[in-house]
Amino acid sequence: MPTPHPSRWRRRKAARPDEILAAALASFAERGFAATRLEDVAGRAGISKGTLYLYFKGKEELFEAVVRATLLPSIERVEALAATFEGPSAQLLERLLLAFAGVVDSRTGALPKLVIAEAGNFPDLARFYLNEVIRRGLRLIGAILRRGIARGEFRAVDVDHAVFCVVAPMLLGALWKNSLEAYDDAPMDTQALARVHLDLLLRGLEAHRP
Amino acid sequence: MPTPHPSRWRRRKAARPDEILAAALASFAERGFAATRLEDVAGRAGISKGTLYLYFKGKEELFEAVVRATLLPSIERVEALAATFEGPSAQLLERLLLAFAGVVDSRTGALPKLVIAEAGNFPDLARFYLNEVIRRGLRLIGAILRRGIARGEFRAVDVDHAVFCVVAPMLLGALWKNSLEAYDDAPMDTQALARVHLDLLLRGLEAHRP
DNA sequence: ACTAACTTACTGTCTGGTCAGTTACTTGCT
DNA sequence: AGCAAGTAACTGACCAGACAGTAAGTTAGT
Repeated sequence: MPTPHPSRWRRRKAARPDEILAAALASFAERGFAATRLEDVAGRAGISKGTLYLYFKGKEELFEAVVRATLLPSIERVEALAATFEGPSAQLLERLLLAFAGVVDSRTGALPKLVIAEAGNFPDLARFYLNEVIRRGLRLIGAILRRGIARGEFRAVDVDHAVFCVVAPMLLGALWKNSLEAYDDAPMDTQALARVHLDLLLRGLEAHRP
Repeated sequence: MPTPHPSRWRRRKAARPDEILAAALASFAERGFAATRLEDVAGRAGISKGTLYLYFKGKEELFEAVVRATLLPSIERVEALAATFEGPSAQLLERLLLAFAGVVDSRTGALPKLVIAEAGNFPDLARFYLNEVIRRGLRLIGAILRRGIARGEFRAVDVDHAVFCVVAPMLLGALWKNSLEAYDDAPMDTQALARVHLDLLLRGLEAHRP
């Protein structure tokens, strides 16, 4: 996106923060926290390094802001979906995983890699992510499984471990898309992966015995 | 391991490389490539920074050596297992995943996180890992699935995507163990996860229809 | 003319890499 | 066996480059 203006720069106080966050997410996701230079982030956002410091206190604050800002919309979207549903559990699980596949393909998909990679360097952020994302998400899926079991739709499985198996393929897809996919021949089809996973998973959970 | 010798240091040319590699793996795994300081690696290995340079050319070479050295034994172990087996496909899959669970719990389990995190900064390494580990592993599992389908043991599924679903839970376990597990209350039971996953997966693959 | 958004040139610190010097161990000579 | 003389493993102080953060100066907009 080239500047449509002939002048050297424009004052755009309102638009800057989001642009900086987007640039930072991209840089952090491809290089990691320590290896990204703030000058690159600034360049990507179409500003100079100094300007960046008008909007964020420093590198760490920027990093945390990126994670929080990118995360919140997705969390709410997924939880809203689950709260209002009342049909069969298999269908709920299907909707949830397809929505998750959508998240994987979006900007938000870069976060898991980022958090996993930097968990050792940012204990506070790691705990935040663990509590507000992982545990919340796993609890949500666990509740669906328990609901299905209680209703006689699913077999009685070890729910605490099964939730891991439910999210793993999509999560791995998110990591793949943001690391090794670039070196592979063809891009991964996240929706197709979700459907194959659902096919296997729902059969694996099915309660009917002949 | 404290030095049993009272003197300041000992000449131990033969033992150094492995000790340095072990120290480097630990540091890289918890901090990432850019954030680990060679002085820390040296300290962990019980030597000074200068000595490190007698054994490795620089930080990048050390990093690649860590990955290669940690990887090769595990690859061979898993492939040997698959090559000689001739029983039912479900049992082969079971053995393979339980072996994989063992790898996850070992030092090698730190590698996926490392490679995923640094893929953007080390294109050569990423391609090496993609070709020699990922593709090889997926091909192996794909072959088992196709074998099961051909023998009428498994349903006809989309093999290319299903292999992802087969490895995802264990791989995610490896990532978990090396990032967020430290902040969780209890350690994850990898073997239990593998068993639950196998239970779900094998039911999902089963060919019998009532 | 005024001000706030923005830039640019600068500083201090941190760390990868080097190298001159030190010390453990070995070898050969008596 | 004892003891230089030699050598290779190892150290630690140092240097150069890179980069986070700063602040004085410049320009767009009102």
